[in-house]
Amino acid sequence: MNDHSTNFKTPRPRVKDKRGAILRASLKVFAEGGVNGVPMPVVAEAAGVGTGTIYRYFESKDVLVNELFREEKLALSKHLYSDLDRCTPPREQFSIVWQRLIDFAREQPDSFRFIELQDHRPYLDDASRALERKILAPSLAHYRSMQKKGIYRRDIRPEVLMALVWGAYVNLIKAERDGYLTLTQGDIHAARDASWNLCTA
Amino acid sequence: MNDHSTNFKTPRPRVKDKRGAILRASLKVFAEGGVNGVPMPVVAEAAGVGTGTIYRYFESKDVLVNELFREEKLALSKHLYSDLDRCTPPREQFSIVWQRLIDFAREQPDSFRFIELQDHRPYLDDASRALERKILAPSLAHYRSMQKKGIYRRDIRPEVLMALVWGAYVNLIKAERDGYLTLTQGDIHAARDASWNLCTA
Amino acid sequence: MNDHSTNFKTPRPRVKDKRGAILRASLKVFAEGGVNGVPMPVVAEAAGVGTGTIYRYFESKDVLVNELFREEKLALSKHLYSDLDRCTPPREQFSIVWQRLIDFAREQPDSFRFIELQDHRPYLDDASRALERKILAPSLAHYRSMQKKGIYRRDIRPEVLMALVWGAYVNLIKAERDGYLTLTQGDIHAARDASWNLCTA
Amino acid sequence: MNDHSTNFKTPRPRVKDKRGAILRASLKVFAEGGVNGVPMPVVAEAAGVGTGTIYRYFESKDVLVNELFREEKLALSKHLYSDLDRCTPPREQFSIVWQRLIDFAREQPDSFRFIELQDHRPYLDDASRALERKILAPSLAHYRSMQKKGIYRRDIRPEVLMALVWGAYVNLIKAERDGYLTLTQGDIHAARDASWNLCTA
DNA sequence: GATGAATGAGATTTCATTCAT
DNA sequence: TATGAATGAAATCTCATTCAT
Repeated sequence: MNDHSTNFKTPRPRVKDKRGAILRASLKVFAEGGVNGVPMPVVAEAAGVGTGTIYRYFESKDVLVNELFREEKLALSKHLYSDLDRCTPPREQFSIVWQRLIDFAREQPDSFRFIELQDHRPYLDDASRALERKILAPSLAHYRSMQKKGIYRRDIRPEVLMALVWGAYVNLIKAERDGYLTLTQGDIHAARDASWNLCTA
Repeated sequence: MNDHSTNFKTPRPRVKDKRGAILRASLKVFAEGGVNGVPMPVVAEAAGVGTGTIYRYFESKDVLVNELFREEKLALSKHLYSDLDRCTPPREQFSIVWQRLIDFAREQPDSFRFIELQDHRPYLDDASRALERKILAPSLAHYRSMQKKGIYRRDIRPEVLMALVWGAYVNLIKAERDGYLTLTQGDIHAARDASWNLCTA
Repeated sequence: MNDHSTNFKTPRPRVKDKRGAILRASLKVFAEGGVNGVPMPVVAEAAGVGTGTIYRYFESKDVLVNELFREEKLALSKHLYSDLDRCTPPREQFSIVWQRLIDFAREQPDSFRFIELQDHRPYLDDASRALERKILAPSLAHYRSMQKKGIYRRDIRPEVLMALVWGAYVNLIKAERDGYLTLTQGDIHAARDASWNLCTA
Repeated sequence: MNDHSTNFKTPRPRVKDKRGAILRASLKVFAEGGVNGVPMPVVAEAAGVGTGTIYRYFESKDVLVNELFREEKLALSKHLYSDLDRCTPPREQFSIVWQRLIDFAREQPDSFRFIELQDHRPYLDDASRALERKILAPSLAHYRSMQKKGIYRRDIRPEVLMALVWGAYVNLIKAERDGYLTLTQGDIHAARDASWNLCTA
């Protein structure tokens, strides 16, 4: 190969934050192919690093999946609840969070998809499961307080109400993603109002 | 190793309907371990057949998963909609279907779990996806007709409404299964009423 | 490849006792290249089986190495001590065992080499170490009884004496194997006599 | 991960003689874990240098192992034979060397262990093997001269005798190291005397 | 037809070595 | 010169599928 051969591998683009690059790439390829469907060399290539490099930052595929899961859960949590003005009227506040949910699914479709993957459940460790619960807590408190204030219906436990609303949202997004429907802004508002009625009627 | 003579495996119980046995066993082990997490020999053992036998009835693991998916989807559909009296008052009809949903999740937890696995999505073929849609159609028609009759709210497309209700139900069951809550009959009725309000308020 | 290509892999020779074939092949290749120096596919090829087949018989490389170690230790022990006539005069008995040692090294050079490999020490599990000790026990008893009878010198503990004799033997064989000398039958007899003097003088 | 600033590694102690440090560290970690069991970054850390630095002093792991082997062999040789008074009576001289052997094993256990590792045999190059022989030569000459003087038995070739004595010694030490016995000073003297009888009886 | 031992492609993970800093 | 993060070839091990019995 001392000739002017064109048999080059395209050189890997330089990356600085490898850990971040690996997480971002993992999110993308796992969201698309599922955790089990994507071999590590594919993650590596997507991240623009060597296969071995992944193992400098994450002990194993399991650990990678768990750390990714926690990062994305936290990011979602922040996205939804940061800078919420406690004084905003309830219905408006509901609208804001609902819109943030929609925005999240639109802007971070991989994150949404990865979080909702069931595929990684067997991988999840105690820390990840603990985080899931921890993130739920403030949300639950919110439902409870809204019930106390007489705004949300009181004939239903807050855990149950929350599960219903979250499930409705998640499935709405999945339905669109899986091609069962295409959401207009009108649909989104209608869904929001219906969900509000779920909580209050 | 001169004790081979006494080293019996418990003999496998004779099975007549091997295809059925394989499907039932698959449902069970896939529900528990995920499609990717369960090797074919494990399926075979659970079914009480030889590994090779599975391949006489199903061309590949993919095909098995797809056929199983379709069988379970059909079973669910039948369970929900068979013998529904069109004359029953709407609210009561809603109650009946809701209770059937709950019963299904309780009586066929493996089926519920398997159907909701995301794990198999990459496996699903066109036939399976087509069936999914086909099964949705009557349900969708029902929503539409209820809107026409002025019983369900008309400010929302029936596809969207259906996605919301189905999502709420599925997540309620998942929340219980994953240990986030334990459903009393009171919870179930309350959830049903809230869902009714989602449709009608 | 629908032409008369000669690009055949030579078909693998049929083997019946795969477990045995794997052990025999392992012994050979490990003796030659060291446990760490030989990848599993090479073991597989030497055994005339597929790589995966090894894992049907041995849980891991570790387990394979340990089982091999124990089998060879036992074989050596049997070779040395079976059918020893307790009534043979001591010196003659010593001669017989010494000759058996030599024969073992000559006839089973791979076994000798493998057993004396240090390379596998980090692999050895408790069962293997326990077996080592167990095999030593009757030998030790022999030394002790010879001391009691006043045949072997009594100014030295039997464990120590045994260690010296065994070491002398092993190193004699190693020296030949590593090309430091070539043993004539005369050398062997002389070494035997010197070792006898080690025990008795 | 915003706490990087406090995430210090304890700074590596400055080292001047890096080559020596690498050799000393190699000896230690190889003796413990075997040549194959210890990755280069572990050697580097033990030496207090960067991984890459090793490759400035040693072309490859092979070369490192060989140089280390030769250094240790030479050190052993010096330890055993330096300042030996040719006029000391034979038996006393034997005692002195024997004691030096014991001292070496006691004071430089890593060196002893490393030299006796079989693990590195496949690594050894011609230079190392040549050195082994060269070091043996004076020892061999000694045996020969003792035979000529009629002190050592003449019915055995000096190479063979030497192999026996060295093997007896090495195995004595190994037996202790591997926990088969604990050597008292009495044991050591008895072993010495038995070895003397091996040579002279 | 039924079996399950056998297979080998492919997955995860390790580590000797390099090279930008 | 010294470094250690990065690399990818190679090791161990898994599992969907086949095929001799």
